[in-house]
Amino acid sequence: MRTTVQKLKILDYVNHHCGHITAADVYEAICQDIPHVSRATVYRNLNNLAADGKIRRIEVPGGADVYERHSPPHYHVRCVRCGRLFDLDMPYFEQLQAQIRDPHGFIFLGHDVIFSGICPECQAKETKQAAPPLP
Amino acid sequence: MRTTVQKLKILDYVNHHCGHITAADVYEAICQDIPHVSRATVYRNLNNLAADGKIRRIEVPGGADVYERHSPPHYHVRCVRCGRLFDLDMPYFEQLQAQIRDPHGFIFLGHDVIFSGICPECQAKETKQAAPPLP
DNA sequence: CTCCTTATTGAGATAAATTATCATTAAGTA
DNA sequence: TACTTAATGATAATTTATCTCAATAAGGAG
Repeated sequence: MRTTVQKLKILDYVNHHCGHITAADVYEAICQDIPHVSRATVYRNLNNLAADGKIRRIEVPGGADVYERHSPPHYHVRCVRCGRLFDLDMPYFEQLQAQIRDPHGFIFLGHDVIFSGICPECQAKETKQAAPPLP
Repeated sequence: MRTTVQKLKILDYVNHHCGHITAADVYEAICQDIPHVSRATVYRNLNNLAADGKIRRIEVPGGADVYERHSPPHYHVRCVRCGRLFDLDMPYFEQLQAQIRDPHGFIFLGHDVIFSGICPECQAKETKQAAPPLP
């Protein structure tokens, strides 16, 4: 595995930005430094970094996958209105896998929990729209 | 909401087929009966039926969303090799939501757990390939 | 330090899944 | 039976991500 500027900048970007980062975010940021980066390079490296465990990849159902810097495993909520993803402060169930009565013979590797809900911002928007118009 | 043949056939197909059904599956099946159905119609109706709670929609990260007939909520495993989804026989944690210490002010609607693993078939394939070649 | 091998990149084509557009069709009601 | 408009069909467009392959450059050998 060779060290390249692209690889370093991509890892650096993810490590120095909080929250959930899409490949598109990384691409735009890297473009500032290296105007002719290829999207393929960004996707490739994000995947490799995630495979190596250097960053975490969260596959978002119905949306672009997001990446975050390496951190203890945790769960997420996704707003069904705006699609954004938020961290949750709740314990990770190491023992959840033990509860499975598996009829298939799978080798289990891990699990993800994604809650769905409505974020405060979208709640506010809807309350505003639902309120009666001024007299 | 009007009743149409397309709508009826789509609901019927999902209700009379076990397991996990993709929009593509439904489209191909409906094409037998109504040769000129539009994919848009299939997607539209699957979404509407799911929104009405008549069928369940499972958004699969990194793959096509699947639908299944209405059934008690349960969790799934996805094979990281072949991408297929399987039902799991394990209790649904109604009380999981109660464990959240939510700093955001979300309204929680539900949750999904997707385990990742390697299905027996793919295990077998890999064992075969990894085995030493015949002498 | 220079050459060589080959991993990695860049540009664009391609794929897959889903949604948007809009003229046309047909459900359900008056 | 006619009318209103929800729903459909055909196709374009969008979004996300991967593939292809010639060109580039990383890192070790000499």
